Amino acid sequence: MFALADCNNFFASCERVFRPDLQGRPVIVLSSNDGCAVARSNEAKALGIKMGAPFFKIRHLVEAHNVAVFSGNMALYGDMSQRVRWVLEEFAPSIEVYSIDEAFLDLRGLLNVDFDAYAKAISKRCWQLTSIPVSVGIAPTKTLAKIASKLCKQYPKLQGGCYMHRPQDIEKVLRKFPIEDVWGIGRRSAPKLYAAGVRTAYDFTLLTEQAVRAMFGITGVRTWRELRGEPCIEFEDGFEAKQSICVSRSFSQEIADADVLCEQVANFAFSVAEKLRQQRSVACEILVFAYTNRFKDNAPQMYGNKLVHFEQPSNEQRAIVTAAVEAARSLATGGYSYKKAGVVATHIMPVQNVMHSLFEDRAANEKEGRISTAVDAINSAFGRGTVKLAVQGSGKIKSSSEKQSPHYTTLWSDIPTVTVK
DNA sequence: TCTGGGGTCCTAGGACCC
DNA sequence: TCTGGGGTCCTAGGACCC
Repeated sequence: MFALADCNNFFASCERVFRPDLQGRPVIVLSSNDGCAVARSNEAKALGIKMGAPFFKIRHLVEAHNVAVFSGNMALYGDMSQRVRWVLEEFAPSIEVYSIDEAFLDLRGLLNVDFDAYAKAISKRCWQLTSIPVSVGIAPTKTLAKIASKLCKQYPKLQGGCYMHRPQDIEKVLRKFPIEDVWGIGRRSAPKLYAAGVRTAYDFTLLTEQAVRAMFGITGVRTWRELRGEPCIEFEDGFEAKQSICVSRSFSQEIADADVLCEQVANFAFSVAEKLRQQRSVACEILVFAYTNRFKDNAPQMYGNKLVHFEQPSNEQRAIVTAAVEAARSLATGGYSYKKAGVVATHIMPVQNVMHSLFEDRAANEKEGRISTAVDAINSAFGRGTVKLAVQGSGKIKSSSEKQSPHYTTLWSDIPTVTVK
């Protein structure tokens, strides 16, 4: 058996942990620049606020129904996520962290367990220790476990835990489960399925394997098998180094000035380098891109991008930031106003796999490495941005996030200034 | 006025190998 | 006159996830 533990309305629930007065009141959390609603409490969902709805389009609902609105506070959500994971680790020999608010538990090898009670116990324990409501589904495959956890949200009577294993019970659930809500069936596939007369997950299981294969390829077949109770999506525990690392942002105002754009891109590149070092990887290439505002029909549109290949794969901020800034400067020459930009590191490999050049200056590279290590240590102890490169600027252009809650659990990052001599 | 930020996997086609 | 048969690797684009 596999369990899926899914935190309900995660970001909104995190805000409520430290604001118990918000129980029962609609709560939403906004994306960067306070652009869209990316999390909604049940009360907010009931008001008809959709996932991803632009804030300016729902402002009337917010005002009419006294909705509590928060800017995203990723420091808080990341920390709460870790606390939930610590609880989950008590319940299974290994867990797979699937996203910030979801984890699979590998229950294979647990014998003589009442899994229904087990699911409810996991949920209860998470609530006791973190005050985050968690839905736990247990089933023979990961796809079915996802469905079981969704049932918990629909039926409070399940008390946060649902064990689904008998074929007749699974069939009963699948007959009522909309096909577009199945894990792995996306928006693009739903119309094709409707055309084939498939409305529910159960209808889908009745198709032949050949038909599924022809319509959706091997990934579709895997979902089809999983729904029929045959596990075929691997359980992936342990740490996997990312194959690409992207840092990008929309700007609160459009940027036409090359120096300002370069400053922003320098900050993105610095973060990319930090993330590379965290997973002990280097990148052979970075892609720098900048978009104009795609919602402005009357302005010329541009998707500028520049790929930079490194002679020597790197994870050091000076090399990566320098290359990124140079690329950004070339993008800024077209006279466009940019709304969004980013830096993507690709062709990533472990540090120890790097082939060194005969002609490189090893001593200089090692010194650079020591600088990076020291910068990481200082920024980790005193908060992001304590030490940075001059080209990153003083942060005059800020993303707007006026309604952010305090960093309740990671207060070091609220320390205003630290002078390091 | 105002519209998020990350990732993964699969597939088809081309380049290239012997 | 007659021009094989099997591979691998890489890339771009699309679909999916949260």
